[in-house]
Amino acid sequence: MNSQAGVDGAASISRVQRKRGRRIQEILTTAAELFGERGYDAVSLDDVAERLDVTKGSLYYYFASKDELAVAAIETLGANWTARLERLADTQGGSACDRLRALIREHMAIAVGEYPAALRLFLAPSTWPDDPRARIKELRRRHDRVFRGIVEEGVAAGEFTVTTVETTLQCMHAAMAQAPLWTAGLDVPECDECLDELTHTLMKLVASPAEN
Amino acid sequence: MNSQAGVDGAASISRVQRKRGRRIQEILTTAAELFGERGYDAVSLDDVAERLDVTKGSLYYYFASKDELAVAAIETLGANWTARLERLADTQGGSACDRLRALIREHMAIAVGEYPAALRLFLAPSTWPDDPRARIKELRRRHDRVFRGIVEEGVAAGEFTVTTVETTLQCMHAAMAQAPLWTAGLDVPECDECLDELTHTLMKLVASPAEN
Amino acid sequence: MNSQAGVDGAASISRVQRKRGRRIQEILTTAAELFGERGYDAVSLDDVAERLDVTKGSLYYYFASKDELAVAAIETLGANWTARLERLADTQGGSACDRLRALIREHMAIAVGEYPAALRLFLAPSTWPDDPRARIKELRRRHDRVFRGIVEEGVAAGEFTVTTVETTLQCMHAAMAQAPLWTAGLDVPECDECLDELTHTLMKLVASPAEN
Amino acid sequence: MNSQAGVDGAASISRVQRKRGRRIQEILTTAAELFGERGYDAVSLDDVAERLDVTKGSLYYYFASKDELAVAAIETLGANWTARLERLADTQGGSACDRLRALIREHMAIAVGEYPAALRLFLAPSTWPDDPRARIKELRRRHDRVFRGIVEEGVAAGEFTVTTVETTLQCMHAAMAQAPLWTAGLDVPECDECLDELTHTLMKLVASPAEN
DNA sequence: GATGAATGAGTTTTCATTCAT
DNA sequence: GATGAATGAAAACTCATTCAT
Repeated sequence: MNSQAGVDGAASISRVQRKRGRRIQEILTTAAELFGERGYDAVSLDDVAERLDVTKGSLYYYFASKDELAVAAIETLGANWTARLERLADTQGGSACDRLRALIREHMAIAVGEYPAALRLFLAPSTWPDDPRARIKELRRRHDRVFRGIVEEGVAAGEFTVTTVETTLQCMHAAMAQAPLWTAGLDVPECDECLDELTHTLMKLVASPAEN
Repeated sequence: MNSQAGVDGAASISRVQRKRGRRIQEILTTAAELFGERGYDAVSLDDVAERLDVTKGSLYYYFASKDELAVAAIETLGANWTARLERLADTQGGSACDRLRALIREHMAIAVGEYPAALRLFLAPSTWPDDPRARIKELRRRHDRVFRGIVEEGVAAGEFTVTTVETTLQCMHAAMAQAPLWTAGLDVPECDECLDELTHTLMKLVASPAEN
Repeated sequence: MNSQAGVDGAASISRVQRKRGRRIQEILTTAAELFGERGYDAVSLDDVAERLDVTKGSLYYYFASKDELAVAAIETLGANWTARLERLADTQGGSACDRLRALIREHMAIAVGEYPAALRLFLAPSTWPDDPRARIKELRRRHDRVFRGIVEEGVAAGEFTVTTVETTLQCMHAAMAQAPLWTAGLDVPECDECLDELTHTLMKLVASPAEN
Repeated sequence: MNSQAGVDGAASISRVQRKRGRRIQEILTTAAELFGERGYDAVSLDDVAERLDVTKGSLYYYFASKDELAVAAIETLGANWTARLERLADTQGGSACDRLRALIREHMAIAVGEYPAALRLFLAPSTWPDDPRARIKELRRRHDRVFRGIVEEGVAAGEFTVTTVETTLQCMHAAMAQAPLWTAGLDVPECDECLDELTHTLMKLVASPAEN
């Protein structure tokens, strides 16, 4: 019985904790959405609060400032995203070519399907305050590492021909970041086709040139 | 004396006009700079006024609102830019390949050298109010037309192989828009090399694939 | 067993009571400290709660409002303090001069040693809300009564020479209230010496003047 | 005529300047009044604005923050005050005793008559933010220097007997700072009498003791 | 008893805009 | 033409207070 009580205590603590965690996730998701849609400056905490149907004050219960909220939102969004890309890169077999194609496709699929607005995070980081900006850069670097690994491999294996790994990755990321804009308003099959075309186009960046 | 006075009057009016024009140009250049650096929201009219060393009130003498100033700034910047690209595309002979390469190179050179921050205008247009946003889109469309013309030509001539003209142009613009970010902080020769590499990389988007 | 239980119940109630009392004392001490350090406005209930390592909500379990907490804090602090001064004044024999000197010394010793910040309560009462302010005034009056008694006695006995009992007491209190500020940062012997000097200086307020 | 125009230009500039100066003085006076009456925390910029019959925004045209306004208010108030005390101390002849008495009387007269609420500046400085607090301390030090000079002189000349110059000055300032509180609500003759009594009482702090 | 969550009113601060001169 | 002054609406942030659990 005592031990039961102990378990009960622990359980209720963790239930509270879980509830808190869920609340925080709700807030972060909503915030990430809004920041993505309109950018940092154009989103007020009132906007975030209203979409969550709480008051501004409540947000300050969980986050000490707008910056902190933004950082946390970016962090969560990025953590999930990167993890999935890394898993994909690790588990997958096949040629560098197949793996890169899958990675590009997946990256855009996540962007378009789940974080339709996250591109703003990766573009124009200078409109963000210092702290969130630093997190965005870090996030970017982690995404980049996944792609860079495969590209370097492909080059080493003679599968890929690139001007420079650096510029190749830059162009690739720049284009992928815009995908959600280009697919905005399309229905699912159209969107899929668009992403396929984009993937195919981007693969040309590492293709070996024709002999003429 | 009268005629003299008349001439004087006309002369001084046109001198005044010219001075006014110069003043406006100064304002627009500075505004474009700032909007490019930080984005629409993060720039206050006080910022613009301070960098010009005039008062906020004076800006309202020339422009009726922040929006109007933004529109005008984008317009001027774009007019000059597009004109140069169009001239380049028109006057130039040679293969589609050579002409596209030159166009890409010139576009980035103008961006990096003369409007170091202006490409931010193209990146996340949804942070702009409706009116300036419309102008940005129009500007984009005009730039796009120049590139599209050559790409279509190259495809028709069998020089280029693309997945889709549309996606090819999208990827190209996305990457070119980031050039100023990537070259920031480089000295002139480094920057030139970087742009050459980028150009070379982007040309792969239209290259015919190797036979294997 | 029943009786045992009854005893237990009674015992545990009183144990609870005692615990409650102790809890309240902790809160009041901490609150008095903080209010003394920073004044009423600059102290938030979060500050109090944090220093006590409880939640704000808990404070409301014991006190209905910030005002009430402030009043109670002042009250407790004052009750003990006044009691000790009154006892000292009553039990002590000797000349009015000796007794006044001892009272001044003790008053400052309590202030400096036990309520290092509490004297700020007396300094600028108008920054406090009505209710706490009234208590502060009352507390002040009680302290004043103790001093006034001895001064009047000394004057009546011809031991003291004063311009006015009123102004003498005012100056005395004003100076004593600053003692904690002046001794802040001194070590014990230095502090003792400082208080001795202050006491000696203040005794001049009631001294008979030299004949010249 | 030309020279006249030149003068006109200069004149209108200085007229504008003077007007601006006067506006700032109005604001500072009002702010000093309010801060004195209620303390830093209890005064909102809305309060200041309302008493001046302008909007909050206007205050920010002249001062960058509440702190800056507070600092400026203290500064102006203090500059005038100190200057008058220093002039009094310098120009005046007579014994140290007469001069100290005059200084005490004048200090309190200024406090009571012109800055009825300034005492809050000198008491409990810890309720102020860092920057204003530093200015207050500096102001205090300047006042102290004037008094210290005369007291040291009087001691050197054998006119004064003190326990310690330091404690004597501390007690003196502590008491003088309270004068406005004690005289609050008195009419002019009563107030004068009260200040005379206070002055007389405070002079006892430097008096030579009776021989017994 | 105690806590975490939420609220709403109030405070500081920013800024596009207006206007008299 | 140009400026200084003023405004008002909105944003970020704070905090005493309430309440369900």
